[in-house]
Amino acid sequence: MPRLTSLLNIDVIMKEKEDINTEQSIMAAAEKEFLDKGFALTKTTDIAKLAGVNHAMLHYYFRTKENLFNKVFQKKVSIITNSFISKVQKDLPFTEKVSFIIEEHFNFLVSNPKLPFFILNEFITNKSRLIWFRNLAAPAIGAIINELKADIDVEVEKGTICPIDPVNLIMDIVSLNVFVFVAHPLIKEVASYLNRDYKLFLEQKKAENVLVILKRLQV
Amino acid sequence: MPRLTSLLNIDVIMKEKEDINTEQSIMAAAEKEFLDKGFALTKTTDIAKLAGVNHAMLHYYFRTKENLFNKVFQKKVSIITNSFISKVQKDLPFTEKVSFIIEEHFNFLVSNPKLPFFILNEFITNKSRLIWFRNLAAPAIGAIINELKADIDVEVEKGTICPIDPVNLIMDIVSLNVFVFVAHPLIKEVASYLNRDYKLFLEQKKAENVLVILKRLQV
DNA sequence: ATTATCTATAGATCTATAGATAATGC
DNA sequence: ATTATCTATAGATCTATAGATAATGC
Repeated sequence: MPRLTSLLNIDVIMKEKEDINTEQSIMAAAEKEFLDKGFALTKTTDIAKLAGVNHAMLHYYFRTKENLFNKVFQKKVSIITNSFISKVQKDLPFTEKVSFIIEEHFNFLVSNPKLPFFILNEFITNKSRLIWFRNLAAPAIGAIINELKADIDVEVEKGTICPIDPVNLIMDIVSLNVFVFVAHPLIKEVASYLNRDYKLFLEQKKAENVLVILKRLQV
Repeated sequence: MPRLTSLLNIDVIMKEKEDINTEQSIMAAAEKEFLDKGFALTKTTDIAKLAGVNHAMLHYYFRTKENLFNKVFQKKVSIITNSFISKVQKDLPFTEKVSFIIEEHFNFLVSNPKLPFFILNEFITNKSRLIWFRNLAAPAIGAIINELKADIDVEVEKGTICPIDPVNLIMDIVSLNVFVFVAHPLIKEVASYLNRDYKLFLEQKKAENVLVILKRLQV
C-alpha cells in the first residue's frame, strides 16, 4: 500500500508515521496549511504534498477544498470554546478570577499563536461565516455577558470594584491579549530591533495585561 | 474616447466622473478592492470592472497586480505614519497628551476601519513585506520608543505617573484601539444581538480605552 | 465486493501580453 | 509620432473528477 511518491518526497512530514491514516494525514496537513496561509492562499495540491498523499485522495475523503476547510475551522473554533468554559473556578474572589482568566487566555494564545488571525481572517473575508456566528456564537456570548454583568453588579455594590460595562471588560481583555499574536510578525521585528528576547517579552506582556485590567477595576 | 463598455456597465463607480483619468480610476478601484478582500482574493478583472476601464489598461499602467498592490500598500502606510507625527502638541501635560493620542488614533481608525486588517494581513502572509518593515519602520518605531521612555522617566521622577515600559504602553494603546476594528464583523454582530447602536458603542469604547490607559498610569 | 489509490485530464479562472486600432499632441 | 485603448488569446495555475488499478475484508 505505501506508494513510491511518499518515499521520494522530502517535504513529506505527515505520512511518515505509518500508524496514522490518509484521512488524518490530510486533515493534519490542512490544519497547518490553512493556519499558515488562510483559505485563499492554500493550494489543495500543497496540502496533499505535505500530507504525503496523492492529490486525488484529498477529494476522495473531503470532496472539496471548502469542505476540508470547514472541518478545520470548526475544529479550531471548538478548541477555543472548550478551553474556557471549564477552567474558571467559581469560588474565587472576583479580581482573582479575572486575573486567572486573563492569564489562561494568554497561555492559550501562546500555544495557539496563529489561531486569532485565522479566525478573524475568515470572518472578514467570508460572509457566510458571519451568519453561522450570529446563530450560534452570538447568543452564547450574550449569555456570558449577562452572567458577567450580574457578577460586576454584586462587586460594585460591595465596593470592591468600580463600575464597568461587561462588554467593554471582555473586549479590553481580549484586545490586550489577542493583539500580541495578531501583530506578532511586527512585534517580533521590534523586539529583535530592541534586542529583547521574544519569550521574555511575552511573559512581561502577560503580567502587564493583568495589571492593566486590575487597575481599570480599582475603585 | 469614452468607449461603450463604461456606459453599459452598471457597477462602474469610479469612471463616472469624467474628470479623473484611467490611471486614477484604476488606483481608486484597486484601493477599494484590495482593502475589502486583500491581495489574494482580489481579481485584476474586478478592479478593471469597478474602475470602468478595459482590463488591459490595468497592466498598461501598472504592469502587474503585485505592482499595483504595492502602490496601494505604500500609500496606506504613509497615510498612517503621516497622521500621527504632526498632531501631538508638545506642551501639554503628559497624561493629557496620552489621552489626546488615544482619541486621535481611535478617530483615525473610525475613518479607516479596514486599514488595520489590511496591513496585518499583508505582514502575516507576505514575508518580503517584513524585510521592508525591518529596514524602514523598525528604526523609526525604535526612536519613538526612546523618546517616550525619556518622557515617562521624567514623569515617574515627578511622581505624576507610575512606571511603565514604553513598549507596553504603546502596545496597550494600539491593542485596545485596533482590536475594535480588526474584529468589527464579530463586534457588530454582538452589538446588534444586544440591541446596541454600533456608532454609540464606538464612542463609548473610545472613552473606555482612554480610561483604561489613564488608570494604568495612575500612581 | 468494497474500499483505497493512482493516472490523466477536463474545465474553470486569472494574470499578462501581443498586436491592431483609435485618439492626441506637435 | 506618441500615447491610450481595445480585442483576442496565450499560458499558468488550481480544483475537481472520471476511470483504471491495486489493496482489503469477508
